[in-house]
Amino acid sequence: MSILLLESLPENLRSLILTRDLQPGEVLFRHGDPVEAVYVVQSGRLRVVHHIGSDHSVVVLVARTGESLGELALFAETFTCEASAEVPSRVLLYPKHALREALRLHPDLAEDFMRLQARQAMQLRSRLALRAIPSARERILEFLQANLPPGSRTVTLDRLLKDIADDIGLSPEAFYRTLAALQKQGDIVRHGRSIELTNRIAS
Amino acid sequence: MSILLLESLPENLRSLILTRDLQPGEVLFRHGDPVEAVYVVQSGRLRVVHHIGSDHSVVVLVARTGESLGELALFAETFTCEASAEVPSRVLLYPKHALREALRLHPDLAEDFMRLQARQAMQLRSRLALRAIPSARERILEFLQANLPPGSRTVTLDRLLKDIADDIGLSPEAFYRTLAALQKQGDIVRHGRSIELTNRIAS
DNA sequence: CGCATAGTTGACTACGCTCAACCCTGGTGG
DNA sequence: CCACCAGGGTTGAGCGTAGTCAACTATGCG
Repeated sequence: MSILLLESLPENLRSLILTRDLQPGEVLFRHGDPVEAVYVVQSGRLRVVHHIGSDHSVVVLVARTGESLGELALFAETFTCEASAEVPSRVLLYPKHALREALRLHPDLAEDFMRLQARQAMQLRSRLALRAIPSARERILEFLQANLPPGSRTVTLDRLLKDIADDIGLSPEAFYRTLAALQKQGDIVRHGRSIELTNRIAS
Repeated sequence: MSILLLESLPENLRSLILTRDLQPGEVLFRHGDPVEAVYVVQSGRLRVVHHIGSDHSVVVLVARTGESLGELALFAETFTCEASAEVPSRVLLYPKHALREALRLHPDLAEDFMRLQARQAMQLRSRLALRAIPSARERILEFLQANLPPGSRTVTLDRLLKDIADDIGLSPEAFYRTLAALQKQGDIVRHGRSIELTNRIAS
């Protein structure tokens, strides 16, 4: 989550960290690539997708500034998913072997890492749970509520609507349509890229 | 995954491990319960479900003999999901604080635990990916292939069909129907509780 | 100014869900 | 030993809704 990992890092590891810049759409790693590093987003936004069958895929994670990706592959040989930039981005590279060594030597670091893994897994669960909601209407409301800043009733969408649609497993059309319907029914109010949930929807 | 955790355990922790027996349907922990332990299935089978909204839920994990559950909550205060037995089961209880202490002291143990977490996360991803397949037919085929023992073309279903349907996110009826259709089309052959994939479906 | 891509809306279709009836099995009790 | 019952499994009919295809508008960028 936080860039904590970096700050609490032993000196010798910190010096091994490289960076890489990516253009929108550029791929950081793809399925089958050998795992050489774990990544932290320094700026921008990456998405990790998992492919299945031959023509289906799911968004497994969206990593924003300060968040990490690829840690799941730390103990694997190759990646099983694909990561690409949604916007111009810069990532930090934590070399796999050095990181593993550091995890053995520094219990605090290891504990942070385990926390990180747990958080990631919880996010996966939330994603999975969201998909369990069949109705587009309910799923969108649940998504909006989940993304509400604490104490606020307004969520700001900083991504393309079609990317969000993809993210929550709806076709873009269904997403647009249902947003429009929610607006018309007075459940939400849209001003530009921010959406306000009316009190009728209070969780 | 494996009971590895137990065997490689320091003596003082091993002596703290209790067991608990559960009847089918009996709940091991539910949403909101304080986390006191992490569990390993010694015999039987448990399911972990995550609730969302007020009337939807997903199966997040099915833990069989030797597999663990609840590790994700090791660094949390309360459980965010619910675990119950599908069949008569016995679980081992690893006390939370003792386990965390042990993880700090034994790098090998910590590494095993991180591997375990990674494996769990990958399973979650696979679940998520499965849900991304909209067609019942394809989803079932994918599920069957994923559960094929290596080198074999036959998968044996040791659970109730309706539980499996629930697991993969289909209504029982849709599941039965589609199995029947696959049978009729010659894509699978059923003898009792085992299903053979015909060569036509070779991945 | 023009092109590419996002966003929006309409019409139609397909497929999974729901409800309902029914069979079949195993277990229990009289 | 049979009657009954409960729950899983199976099939049918009909409906609702999300996906698809398509047309069109809006927006940003060269």
